Amino acid sequence: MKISKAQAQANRARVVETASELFRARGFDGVAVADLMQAAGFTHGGFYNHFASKEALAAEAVEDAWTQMGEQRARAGSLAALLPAYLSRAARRAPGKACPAAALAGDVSRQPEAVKAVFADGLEAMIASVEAGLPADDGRRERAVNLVVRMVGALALSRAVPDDNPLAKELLDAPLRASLREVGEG
Amino acid sequence: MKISKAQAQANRARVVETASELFRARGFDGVAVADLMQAAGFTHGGFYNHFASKEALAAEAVEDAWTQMGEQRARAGSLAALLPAYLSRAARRAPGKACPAAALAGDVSRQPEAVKAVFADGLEAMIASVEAGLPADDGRRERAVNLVVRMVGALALSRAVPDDNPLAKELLDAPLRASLREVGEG
DNA sequence: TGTACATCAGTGAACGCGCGTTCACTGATGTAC
DNA sequence: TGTACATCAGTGAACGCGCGTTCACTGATGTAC
Repeated sequence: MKISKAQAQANRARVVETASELFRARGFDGVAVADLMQAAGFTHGGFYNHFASKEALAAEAVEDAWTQMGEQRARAGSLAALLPAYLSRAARRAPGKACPAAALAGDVSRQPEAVKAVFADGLEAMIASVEAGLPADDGRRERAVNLVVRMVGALALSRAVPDDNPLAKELLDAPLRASLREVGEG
Repeated sequence: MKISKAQAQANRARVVETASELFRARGFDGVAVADLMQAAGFTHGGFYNHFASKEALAAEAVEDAWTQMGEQRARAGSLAALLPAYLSRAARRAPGKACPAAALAGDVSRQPEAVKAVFADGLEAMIASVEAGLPADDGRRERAVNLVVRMVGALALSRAVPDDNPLAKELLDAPLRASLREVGEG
């Protein structure tokens, strides 16, 4: 049955949001189009009414994930408040709701240029946002880059080791302490 | 035809080494068993004479990649010599020959526990090795963890942005400068 | 040391399955008059 | 405003393909005597 234009647009957005979460949780190859559409509440056939291909969706999903990440930064308010949430056990456990960089950097590096471009835009926004949270001085941009690299690396590595390995905790805690030190003292 | 035991053992090792490189370059799902065997110089049917499954190979391949990484650390000699090679354009371009953590952290986080365990062992060895290269003091272990997190995060993120995006270079250069500063000044 | 036989690494066809994508169809929406 | 018709989002069966894995087979190796 046909659906109202507003409804169709909302449905499309729901598919993108679902993909954004599932891709982060399982990787691009870990999510079948049929799985995704079912998770969004549809049958799979309608997918191609909205997207040219699964690959085209990937770019939109990454963009959506970065938008969510930006909202999380805004909610946190300050860098000092963002850091403990970003490097938390909850973020480690729920990649689908956390940073797209930590979850998808490896996957994106093997995706087409279009996906990399969207990824880079979101990463640049995150760096700029972190920079804005640092006290102004000459090396602020470089410090922001290093801070983001540390946050992303820590979360990604922590997830790759077994839950019960002490490294899982250490890989979150040590970077968190170092980051808070840097933010607290400028 | 049957092959001598020594030859069979060498052939098996060749498959593992090939997998170690291909998995880093294309991800676990990006390498088909038939592709892998062909790249190693065999037909695909013999794969199961050596490995119980593709998944079982994954753990061995990760272990082999870490061994190679350890050899690279040994060749470099010092941390100050390792860093520019680790965070180089060459390493960015050739993930199959570089650090397994930077290439596979995301993939490993979605792999079975056995693969995560092997990954964690190699990562722990890398942290210990980096720690040994730092001047002894109270916070040395934590500084080593942060240094490794920064190295891995930088290389992984640099690969996920387009080649021609300034971030690709900045994500290697800023972490390299910060790391050298830390190593040089202890 | 020489011979007969069992072993088993490697071959390549075949299997079943899940995937991305296509397609004919449905029926409420949106539009032309 | 009411009516007749075209549109098109969503459905679900079907497609072709590539994948991991299995299997019967080959023939040099390794072993029993």
